[in-house]
Amino acid sequence: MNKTEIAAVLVDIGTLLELKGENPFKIRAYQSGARVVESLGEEELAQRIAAGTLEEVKGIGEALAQKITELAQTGRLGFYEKLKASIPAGLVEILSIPGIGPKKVKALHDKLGIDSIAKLQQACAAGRVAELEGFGEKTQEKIVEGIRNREAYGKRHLWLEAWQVAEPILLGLRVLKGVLHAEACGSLRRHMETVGDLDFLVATKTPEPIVAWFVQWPGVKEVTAQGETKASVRLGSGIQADLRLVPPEQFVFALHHFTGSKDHNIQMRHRALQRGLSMSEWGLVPAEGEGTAKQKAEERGRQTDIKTEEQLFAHLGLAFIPPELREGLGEIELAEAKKLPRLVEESDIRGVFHNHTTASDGHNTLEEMTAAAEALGFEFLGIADHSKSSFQARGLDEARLEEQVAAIKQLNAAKKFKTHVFSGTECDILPDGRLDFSAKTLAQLDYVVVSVHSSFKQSREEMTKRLIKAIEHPHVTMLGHLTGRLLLEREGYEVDVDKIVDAAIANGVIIELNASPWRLDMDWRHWRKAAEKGLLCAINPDAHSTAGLAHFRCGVGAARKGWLTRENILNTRPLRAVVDFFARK
DNA sequence: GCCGTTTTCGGCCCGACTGTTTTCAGTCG
Repeated sequence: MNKTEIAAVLVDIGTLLELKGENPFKIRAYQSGARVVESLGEEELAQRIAAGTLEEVKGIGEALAQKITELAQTGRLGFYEKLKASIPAGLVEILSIPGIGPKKVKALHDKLGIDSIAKLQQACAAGRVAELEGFGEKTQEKIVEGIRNREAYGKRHLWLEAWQVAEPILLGLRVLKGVLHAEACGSLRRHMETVGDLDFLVATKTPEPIVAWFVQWPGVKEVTAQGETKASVRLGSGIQADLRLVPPEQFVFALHHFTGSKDHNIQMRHRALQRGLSMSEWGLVPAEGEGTAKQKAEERGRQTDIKTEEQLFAHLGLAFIPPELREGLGEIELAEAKKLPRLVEESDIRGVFHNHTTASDGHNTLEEMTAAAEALGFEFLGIADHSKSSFQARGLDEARLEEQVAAIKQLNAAKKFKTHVFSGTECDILPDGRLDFSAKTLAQLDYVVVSVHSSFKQSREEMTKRLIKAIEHPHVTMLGHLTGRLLLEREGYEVDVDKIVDAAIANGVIIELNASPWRLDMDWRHWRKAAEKGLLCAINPDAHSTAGLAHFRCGVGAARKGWLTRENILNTRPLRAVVDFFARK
């Protein structure tokens, strides 16, 4: 079993233990164990299993080490199978209904014998759920509603789609009377590739009219909670949005708290406790003595000298940690050592490679794309249309490619645009690892992107071999969308990422960070280690229209999440340096 | 189940809101 599969089993065990009413801290241990496994490299995991040093990893003890080893070596786990057999599968599904937690699932099962959504629906219709102790009419209604909307509510959303919904609300909040600060927090601020719900935070002394404005926003379909300091709504697309309101002096603490992630916050609180401080969304206060953190924060709130996140981190002996890095993956240790990288910024990007025109499946012409690139201030633009095997995308054959090379040469010579255009191709990697064009054809181009667009179902071994063969081709500049995934739609094909990264470095080949909001591939979780090993990145919007060029910004977000600096990314180099880089290949 | 300058047991982040209660449990983030 690979690490992703092992992590999934550990998460599943956590859920099943929840349904059993197990100790919540044991449950958390499985959940955090899963995250730890996920954060280890495939190689490191294998080495540690072989050497028996898993227990040295923080968050993995004797029991988890034994279980992870069993899973890795045999692909099975007796403990898990027994646990699974003891709990009806339908209970897990019931748990996904909003407002229903493990305790309620257990009560429904124990008292009414409910072990599926269908049975739950029947029991609600017969009014039997409302009669249960601890339940009532409203709970029953909520369950019926939750079952009806299960699909839309459970869905995550692409980062860009979430941002497009959030931005007008955020701008609306910022101009409201009485709003001193407003920010969108959560996974949106952390730039996760997908977002579950929106978290808005407002600093104000007059919350009531702001809550009233929020619940009446035109996109609101349903108000699910409304109080003095928070409100929750369901928007048209099914996305949930929470608004929290805090007094100005608490804003910075709430901002940090609601930006998360959960793991990051747990580690930060732990660090605060080591220094005799209790940290919460309310403030940073002495941990000892009577009273809650909230009460103590309120007593001292007005005297606090912490006004910004920089000051908050500094108070705990840390350098500022950008939101994208707050995933609990070692950022706190590096912030303490003042060794956090200086992350790449949008303004560092001087151009992009891998874009399409009407020659293949793009919606805009070469000139239109170049004009759009110029408008973005790009020094250069790479055109990489599909090759002939991608006939569904009107891939270019040798003759049409030659025509395009000539057209680009002419466009550059005409000096109509400030942006220099590079001639490239997105050349198909055929199922056996050969390329769709001959070396002679590829030699006339400035650069070559190679990607997989067929035979997705090959085994991990076959696909890895296929990609490495392509990487070893002397004319290849960069590898396109490593796994071919489409977020929330399609899993990527299976590849051994470590081996591909090593092969790319050995052959001086770049791996693309495909910046399309549907792809963000290679995944940010792999970049930190890959870049440390020496891999060079190219951020490519894979634009199929002029508007698509702007998606490079999503790629910058993902690159920042992957700890990448300007030096790790080809797009940040001046035109002359990029020309030289291509010439050396 | 994990962890330890509080160290082998006893903690483990903590508060808001809802719906059910009649003082609080469950859920959520």
